[in-house]
Amino acid sequence: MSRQDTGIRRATISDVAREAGVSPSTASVVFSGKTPVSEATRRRVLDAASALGYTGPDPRAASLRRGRSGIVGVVFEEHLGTAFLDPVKTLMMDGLADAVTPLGAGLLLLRDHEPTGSGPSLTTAPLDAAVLIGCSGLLRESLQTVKARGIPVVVIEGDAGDDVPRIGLDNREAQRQAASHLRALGHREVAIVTLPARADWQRGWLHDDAAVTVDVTRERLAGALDVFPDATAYAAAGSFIDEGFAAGREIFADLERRPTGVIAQSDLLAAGVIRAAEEAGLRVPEDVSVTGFDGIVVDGLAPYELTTLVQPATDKGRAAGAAVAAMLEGTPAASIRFTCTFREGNTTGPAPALV
Amino acid sequence: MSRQDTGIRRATISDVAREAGVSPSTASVVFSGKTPVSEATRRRVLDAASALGYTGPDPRAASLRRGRSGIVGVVFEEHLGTAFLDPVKTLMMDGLADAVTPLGAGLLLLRDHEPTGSGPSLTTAPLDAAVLIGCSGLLRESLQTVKARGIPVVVIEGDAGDDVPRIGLDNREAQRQAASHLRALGHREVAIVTLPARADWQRGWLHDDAAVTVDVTRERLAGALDVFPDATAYAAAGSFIDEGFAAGREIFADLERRPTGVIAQSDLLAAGVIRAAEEAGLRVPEDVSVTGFDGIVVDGLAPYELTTLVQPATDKGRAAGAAVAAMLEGTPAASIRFTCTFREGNTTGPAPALV
DNA sequence: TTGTATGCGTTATCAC
DNA sequence: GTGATAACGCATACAA
Repeated sequence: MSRQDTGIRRATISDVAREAGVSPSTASVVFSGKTPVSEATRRRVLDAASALGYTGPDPRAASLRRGRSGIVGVVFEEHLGTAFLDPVKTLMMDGLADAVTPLGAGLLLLRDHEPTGSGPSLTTAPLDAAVLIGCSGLLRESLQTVKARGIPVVVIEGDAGDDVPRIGLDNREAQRQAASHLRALGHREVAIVTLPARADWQRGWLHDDAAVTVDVTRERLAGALDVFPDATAYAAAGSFIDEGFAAGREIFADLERRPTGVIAQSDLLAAGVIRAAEEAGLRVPEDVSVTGFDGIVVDGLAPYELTTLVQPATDKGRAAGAAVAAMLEGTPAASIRFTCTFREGNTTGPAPALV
Repeated sequence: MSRQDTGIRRATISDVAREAGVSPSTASVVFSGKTPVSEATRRRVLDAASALGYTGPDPRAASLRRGRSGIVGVVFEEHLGTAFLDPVKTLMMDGLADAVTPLGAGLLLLRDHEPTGSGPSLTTAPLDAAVLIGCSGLLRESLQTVKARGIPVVVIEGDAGDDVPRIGLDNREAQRQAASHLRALGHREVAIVTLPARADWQRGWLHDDAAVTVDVTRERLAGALDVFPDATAYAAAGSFIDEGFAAGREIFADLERRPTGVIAQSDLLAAGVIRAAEEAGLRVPEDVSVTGFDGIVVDGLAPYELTTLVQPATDKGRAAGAAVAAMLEGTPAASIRFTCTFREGNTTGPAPALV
């Protein structure tokens, strides 16, 4: 006996059909609308359904039969709360939600590295497709899992290699623009504040470029170094104002040897750097210029308007959704590389005379 | 023929069993671990599986059989991106994720008011339970849907009536504390900046208290009015710094008749009000005192530390998760009402002498 | 337009 | 410790 041991079994579509005096398939069709049904039977079925308290096909059974669950997994490499602290990720989620909703799909939040084995995770969740966000080495593993299951997968901001559609940004070129902007303004001594360099999220001076395993970080770093090969780089432990602040403090610790320009790899970091500059008694942009990356609205930063690179975050999410949609249709989805737009604000200016 | 018309069918557990020379049930048990299996057969099955590229039971079939999908729906009443802009919701999600993970469940993001009719949402998603967040009238509808489906449901910060467990806050009492604090400091002229008053998110002066349909807003408003019955109230269109700023501008528009204290219903709103005060040339707290609500960390607000009511946001999420867990076990879950803690910062001070 | 038959891939139950 | 059996609830191909 697998039927609910206590109480009444929930009505099934067969019950409804019997009650309505039609066959199960007819009743099914009434709910799915896949085939025309005479208005009369339609009514009978619907009435029977409400009489029995039947609220529609059981999604579990339907998805088994259809081979689709209507669920797209979104895999993060961090704690969910942390992920949503990032405005860019939030916007992407928005775009992604927009794009998968028409498919009749919802987003299932997943972490790649489930703590206890008990989690649902990639292996056990009924996914139609998966979107991997970020790209530290950890995701490789998730990627394997998903591919093994034969589930369509799209990667945002990360290199999944070869056969996996990828939604990315022209990080290097974009960052180079910001750097060139500084150089054109006469800056020669520049410091870089990077996003986390490695999966272990450590904060500190970056002495060895090879130590950078996170794709985005590496690409943007390369862009900055293209213009300022000798720039020093400090890796933050996350994209937060506070992290930028901490980095800024280090950078401005020795006022005698401070840089005249700071290239931050995110707007939040830039905001923190600006606050650190203020704390150190430096004016922005008179004494020090700061550039960001992302083009988000940083609350509480007024009257500053960051010189930054605006990335189409929402569009990235949408594109990922579109790619998922395509793959679900059987069409192979292409990788997309979005372009950032340079936007000059009031946080950069001519390099000050020699310090 | 329902089998994939083109290409090879994915291996099923029966295939694996056959290949391993055991019965399907035995193979199943190897994967579920529900029953002891001899090491020998275990190996055989696992080997057969990897030989066939079988990566584990199909979650769809498993969930049909088990009657559980391992998915908890989280229903928001707004755009996802908007929801996650709210630090409190983010923290709740964190707590919720924590609490459902041990259950082996994941969180499915859902919006109650799907734009196009095509959405999947509550009606078609394979949910084991649902958590409704927020509380405008819109959620009523979602609630009906879920209840009709017989799915356990928990509501956070909203009155679902009678039989639905509710995770809430002592909003009124808490807000009263902040108001009393202001009163004790000698304030008499006080303005209130509320969260959205109604589902339509309109901004503006609140002339009719009855117009407030959002539970949280109403409760906090009541708490403030308990102490300052004549206070004027301005409804923001969302919990953002910018909204608080806009409200603050209105409130401080006429400096002659400005209040000496402002009770904001969220920390972000309070932060905005403070900035508006600064813009108006008012010092906080010397000229005007401001209180917030939530107890979150507001980036960029330093050196201010809000006088506010600290709510246990993460715990709320956890409690919701626990309630879900209980209901899934068959145990009826009780409603919980958390208590806020008053925290005095440096944004409130004695009322200034008569203006 | 409606009905019939079949299987989607698992797993709970029980007997061995 | 292992195997046979029977659902789980539905949607589709096809015949009527």
